[in-house]
Amino acid sequence: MARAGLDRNLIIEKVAVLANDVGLENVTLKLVAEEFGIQTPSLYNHIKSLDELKKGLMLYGWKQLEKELLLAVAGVSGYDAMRAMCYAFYEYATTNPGVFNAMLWYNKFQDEETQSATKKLFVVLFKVMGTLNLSDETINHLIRTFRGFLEGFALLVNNGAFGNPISIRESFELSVEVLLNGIKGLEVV
Amino acid sequence: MARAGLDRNLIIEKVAVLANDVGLENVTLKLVAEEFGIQTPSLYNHIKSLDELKKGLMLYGWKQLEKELLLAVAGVSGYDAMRAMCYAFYEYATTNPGVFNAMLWYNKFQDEETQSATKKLFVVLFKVMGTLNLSDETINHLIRTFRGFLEGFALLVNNGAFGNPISIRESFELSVEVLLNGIKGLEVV
DNA sequence: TTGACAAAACTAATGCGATTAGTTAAATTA
DNA sequence: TAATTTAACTAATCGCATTAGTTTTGTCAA
Repeated sequence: MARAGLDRNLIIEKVAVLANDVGLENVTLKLVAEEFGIQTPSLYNHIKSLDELKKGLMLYGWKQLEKELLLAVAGVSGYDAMRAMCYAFYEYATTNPGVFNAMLWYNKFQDEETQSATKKLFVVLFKVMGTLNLSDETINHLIRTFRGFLEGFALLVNNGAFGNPISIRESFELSVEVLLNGIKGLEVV
Repeated sequence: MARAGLDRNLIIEKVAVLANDVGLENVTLKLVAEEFGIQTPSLYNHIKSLDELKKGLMLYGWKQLEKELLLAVAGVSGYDAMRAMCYAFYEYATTNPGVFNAMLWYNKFQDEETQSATKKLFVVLFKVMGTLNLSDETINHLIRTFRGFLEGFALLVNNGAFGNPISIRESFELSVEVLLNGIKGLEVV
């Protein structure tokens, strides 16, 4: 009955690993508890429920991704920065499929916690796109364009939904160029 | 104990309605059985499992969507046809959130049944894009671009993930134009 | 240093939905 | 009309989440 030195954060980190490993839908409290060598109900000293835990995983993911994106745009601007962000997103989403899944699933626009978690992300996005010659409203629309494409594409990749044998990487790169190219037509100049 | 005159198809149609209504994750066999006024285990005379039932829903959805898309491109060609398909997809996905959810989640490229269900869809897509001046390989990449964007955008809409008050419809329309515009730069001419 | 209190394990028990087993009634068909 | 198949039913099991109530471990103040 020695204490495991647990902590909500440690649990979430473990869940992240498990989710990436066995898939988010296969993460059970039983499995998590086993990983820590404790009994399932003991987890309730640190979390409210499985669902709340997965929501925590979502926030954890967005925070991590935010860091990656910030790193990606450091020292770059304009279209290069956009491209860099897209690639960083793709990289994160496909190497962390379980976490990304949680990010998608619990991606409802709801409480303050969720909002504040993604707020910084939007600020950065806005800043990067601000260097292009676009109206604020257009930028807001385009952020949605990219969210849609990036999240959708990564979801398809992670699900193994692309049967065609041609390179997925190339598809992604071409897609990004198509989007960036398409934006150029919107610039006010 | 009068028979309900059930049938796998009837069940799937009911599940489609329920999924759109209460959300795919809240569709239980118990609920389905109640809707038909029978006991839960009786469903097993028609289905293998809940999971298999949801997979059936996925196929049902792709078949329906295929019909919608075919309808949408009738009599149109080129970029107009692309646009029409995008709009039809958006319309279907957002008015049938539960079914669309099943389509997304079970969208793995796996058995023959799944493949054959979406094969026609690809043929149409290919045909439509074939009227543009693009290489076959490019077309294959672009199909992925659109799948990514369309599925991702619809998912975000259905999840209520867009917090910004600006019009979602406008965002979608602008996004489609951006994509179509971006493609123009790829044409061989 | 020790005793009280809070935190974090534990065991036992409940509940709910999926699924299986075995039974019976309704349709169909020979 | 009897035999067979199909589709209900009831009873029972299983797994996992969650709750209740108990015990142990740490921590901290006297």
